[in-house]
Amino acid sequence: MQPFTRRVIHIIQNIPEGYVMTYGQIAEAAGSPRGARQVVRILHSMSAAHKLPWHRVVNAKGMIALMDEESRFKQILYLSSEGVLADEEGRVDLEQHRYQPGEDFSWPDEEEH
DNA sequence: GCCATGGCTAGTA
DNA sequence: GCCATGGCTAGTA
Repeated sequence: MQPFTRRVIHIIQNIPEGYVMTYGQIAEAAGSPRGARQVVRILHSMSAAHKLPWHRVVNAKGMIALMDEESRFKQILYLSSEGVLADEEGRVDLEQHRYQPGEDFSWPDEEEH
């Protein structure tokens, strides 16, 4: 696994309950400000294997980005169970729920697989 | 080639 | 609604 991929996974795993991050935010935090689509790709292909809280990731407008009805419903359900409510459009309040990793944020050790 | 983006513009109301 | 974006993988040479 490449360093960028490893960092993205680590960041997503550390989004606390009740918060969300955007694709672009995660890409930037992982060191690649224009890598939002990679974050998409990683979420799409690695969420299950790494047990990622994929539902805590939304697009830059705060919208649920999934098109599939079932996944969409599931994401809204998971979020609401954590206190993050989506409106009819599928938008959450970023002002209130956006997570910013603090300065105490630590990267995993390299030896960690 | 994939992909669950993002940011900007054209064009409508 | 258009289109530039990019790290990675699959698949070919």
